[in-house]
Amino acid sequence: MKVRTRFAPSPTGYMHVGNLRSAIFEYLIAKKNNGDFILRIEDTDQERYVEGAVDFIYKTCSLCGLEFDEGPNNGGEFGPYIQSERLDLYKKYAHELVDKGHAYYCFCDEERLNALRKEADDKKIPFLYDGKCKSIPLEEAKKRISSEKYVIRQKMPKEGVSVYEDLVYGTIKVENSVLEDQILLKSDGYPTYNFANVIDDHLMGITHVVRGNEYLMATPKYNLLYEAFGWQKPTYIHLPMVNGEDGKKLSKRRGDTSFMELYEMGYLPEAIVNYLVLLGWTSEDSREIFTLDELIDVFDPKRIGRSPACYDVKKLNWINSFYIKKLDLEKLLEITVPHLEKQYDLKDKSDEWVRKLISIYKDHLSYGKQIVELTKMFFEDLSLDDECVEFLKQDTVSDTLSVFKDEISKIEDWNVLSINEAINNTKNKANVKGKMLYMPIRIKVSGVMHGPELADTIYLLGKEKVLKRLEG
RNA sequence: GGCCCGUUGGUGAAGUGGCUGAACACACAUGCCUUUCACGCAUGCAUUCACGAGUUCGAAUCUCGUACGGGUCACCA
Repeated sequence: MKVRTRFAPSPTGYMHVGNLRSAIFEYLIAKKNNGDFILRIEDTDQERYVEGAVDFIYKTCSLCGLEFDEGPNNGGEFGPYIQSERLDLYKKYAHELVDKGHAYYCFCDEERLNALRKEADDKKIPFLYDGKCKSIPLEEAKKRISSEKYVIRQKMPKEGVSVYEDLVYGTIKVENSVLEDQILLKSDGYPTYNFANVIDDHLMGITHVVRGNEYLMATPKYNLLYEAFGWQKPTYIHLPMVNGEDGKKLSKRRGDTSFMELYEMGYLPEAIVNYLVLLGWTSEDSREIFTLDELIDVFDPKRIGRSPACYDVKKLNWINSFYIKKLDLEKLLEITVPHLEKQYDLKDKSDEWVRKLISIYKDHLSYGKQIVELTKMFFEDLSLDDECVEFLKQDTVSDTLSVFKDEISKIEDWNVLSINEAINNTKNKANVKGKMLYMPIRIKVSGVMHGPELADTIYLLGKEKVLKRLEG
């Protein structure tokens, strides 16, 4: 049987890195087996729909190299791929389940449900629907549905234990008594997620269901549905949760977790994908840098871990800087220059100057937007931190600086070579070398203790600015 | 509260009974290189795997209990 996986987001107009991570795993499992990767839009909650969200999802996945074989924008024989366009299907299957005796019509209103909930709350026991409507004779219920509001609920076994195998978590057992007669079809005619999911996964031929482990406990309910219909159950692959650095679940409220936001900050999609796949998965030889194609080759879902993964910006930065170092200059310009232009006035700078600036920072960048902070010495006045101030208090500093200022002012042909010569002359005349030679100049001229090659920095600052700073 | 899952260094993690005197990576420290810092290279960094008991010739790995963390219990997905 051909392996088929699906990415099934709700169209909220936002792509969380956690969602993206699931999509990557789903994509890899499909492609590893020469299978299909499908996009299905889960918009059964009408309130959450955001205009343009589908295109946004396509765009994000496409940037990351995740191409869908089927989906709302590229068709396929199992469509439609948007749940709100499949409503009749869910209705049909829900009623079929009632006729088969695995579900029933329920007429309980919110008021009664709330009272029940409150009662359970007071007794400090978990709330479960009491199954009142289960006892209504089918004949009677069928008459009532034409005039009354109703939902369809799944009939759960009250005894015994449900057991299933998860590819990463192993054998999972859940007592049937905790399973609620969950709603399959809402009173507005829409299916619940739990129901639509099973119907679609089956109808679309999904063989591997990949999702977060928050569904670990709900899975027996899905299996019961598959059994009720007599359908073959899929392979389940539950992914460990992704926590933030504080150990709490990654939430949408944190700005740093949206893919687009990272992308706009100058993180490279390849690097983001590479980083995300490491969240909960490791390769056999502990290699960490992979292209998507390489991942397809080495990925093994059995190596997905069970303990929660931790979203670590430092590691992301490291991986991203690794990819940046391999970038050609044109690409690098693309992810840095727009940020520079937004922040600083580049009108009097030549293209050549900008290109040189970016290239000397290539090995120092974690992400594109960081260029703004790293290069602020070229555009703004300096402000020295305590460490710099302390350093400049040392004996030889003022002498070194005045000699260097002299040497700089003598330069007629302003280039890196002549600047290096000036530095060298300063070494001899002021009789200082190494750190005591370079550091005072670097601090005075650039305001920081770490940076790219000093002569390059000075060259780009320009003679005038350098002299002015040496004076102050 | 019931149920489910997890707990390895500063951080991310490998590891499912002996080849682990616990990999690898990030971070950090030191050294080399470069007439500085950085980059790069090299070296160092967990008497020990949440805690307690048990099984075993042998346990981070299996069992039980405790603690802590997270998840889940909707006409949300």
